[in-house]
Amino acid sequence: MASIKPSVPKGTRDFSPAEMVKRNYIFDTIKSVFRKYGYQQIETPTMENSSTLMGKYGEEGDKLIFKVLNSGDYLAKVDEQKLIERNSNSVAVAISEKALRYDLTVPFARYVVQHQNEITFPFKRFQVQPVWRADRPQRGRYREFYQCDADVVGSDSLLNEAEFIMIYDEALTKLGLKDFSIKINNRKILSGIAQVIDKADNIIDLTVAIDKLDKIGLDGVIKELLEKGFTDADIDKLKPVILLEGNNTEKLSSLREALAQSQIGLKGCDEIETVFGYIERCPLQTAKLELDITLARGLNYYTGAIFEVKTNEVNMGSIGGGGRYDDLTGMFGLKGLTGAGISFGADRIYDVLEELNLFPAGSNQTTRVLICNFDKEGELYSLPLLQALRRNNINTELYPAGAKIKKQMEYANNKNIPYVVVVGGDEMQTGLLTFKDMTSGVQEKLTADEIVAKLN
RNA sequence: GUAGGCAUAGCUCAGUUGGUUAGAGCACCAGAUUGUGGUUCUGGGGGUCGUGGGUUCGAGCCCCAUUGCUUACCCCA
Repeated sequence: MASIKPSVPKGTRDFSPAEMVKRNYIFDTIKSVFRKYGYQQIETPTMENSSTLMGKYGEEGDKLIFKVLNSGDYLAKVDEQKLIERNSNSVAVAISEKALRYDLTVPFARYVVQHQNEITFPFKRFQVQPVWRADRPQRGRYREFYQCDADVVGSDSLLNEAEFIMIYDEALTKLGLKDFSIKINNRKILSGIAQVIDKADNIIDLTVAIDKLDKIGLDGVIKELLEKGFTDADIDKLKPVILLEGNNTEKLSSLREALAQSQIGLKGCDEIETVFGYIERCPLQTAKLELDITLARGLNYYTGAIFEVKTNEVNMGSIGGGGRYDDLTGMFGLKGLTGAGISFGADRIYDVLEELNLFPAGSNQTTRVLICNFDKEGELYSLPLLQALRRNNINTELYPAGAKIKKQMEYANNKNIPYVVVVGGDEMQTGLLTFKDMTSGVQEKLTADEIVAKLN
């Protein structure tokens, strides 16, 4: 049989031990903060029914969902006519009824509706699982990546929004970031802006365009707006809003002026102000909280606050985002349940920590002691020490008998094991084992008890 | 879906106007050291130059096709 070249699918990656240590450090840090704020972990299946996912992410989104082929002779059941037509979409529906999850939010909405009678509201859940997108991979964009989500459903209090800001601040501070911004906006403000220029129907075109401000500049935004049918008069009205300056308070008061004619816009300002009020009483450790009305992400289901987190230390897209959605569960038949949530981009945070050298030193040592020996006799002799060390919660390995001592030392070295115990003929006779500190290279003779005591 | 770039050892990459037997660093293996890693020295294994065709006396290098990877746009977070 011809051997195949080993490789993984495009946009997916292996994670080796050294990387897993670092990834777990990120996950554990984020999870511990989620727990501290009262969020409980759930998991949902890798696969959902296609009907759960399809149509929830827009037309583009549907194309990016990985579909899972039915089992068995799936073609036999397909309508003959569909096969003849060779229409991929209609055949796909017929031969695939399951799909890989595309995000954690929609499965969560499905979960909430399905388990509504077991859940105590407000329900605060977190979820750390991979998601899949059949996207074209590029920098910072993978086909399989992890999301770390925290969401609360069944509470419209703006305290939740404030707590999300605190969670971002606390988790990213813990991870060692020194300079990052949490940008906040409110969908109601965006609606208000659209209303003021009498373009409520074009709110999507409007926000998509101004979202690109820092990417394509004011001229680019104007050009795009003109292409989308906005007039010069509209743009003159928009300009001062887009180019808001000053601190958050100043921006808010200018906004209130600009949105004076829009009730919904003023409501958005009120909400932001309330959130700022909460944060004033619980000052942030590191994060800069900025009102940024060009922030328009995930427009399809956000209805209130919108968040985005960016590091200012390295050039990287956003490392987190979220917002409030008033009718997430509506599509599964449970109306009137409001929710809000945030997500950490673990893969991007990894890249940031790597670039800034912020992973804790020594995090890649797993085993603390390696016991080396020469033969079966030494192996048997070592077992009580092995067990004693492990009983004391010291990660210990016994190298299987039969290898050269050099080989065993290399193993310890490559695995970053800080201590080695050598058990040979002399040691077994005297009961004094050779104990070596691999960092300094210093060796001493100690009894088994002394070794346990020393490492404890 | 649109456009560009790249493809040479396990990894990162050199390779001159097209010219003998395609190189380096790292990694790996062995020895110096038959009970000692990391450091040092010596030696060694490893390549259909992505694949298929073409031009040429001669192709890693030029041309065409194809596959894979990658970057940007659209989109998405």
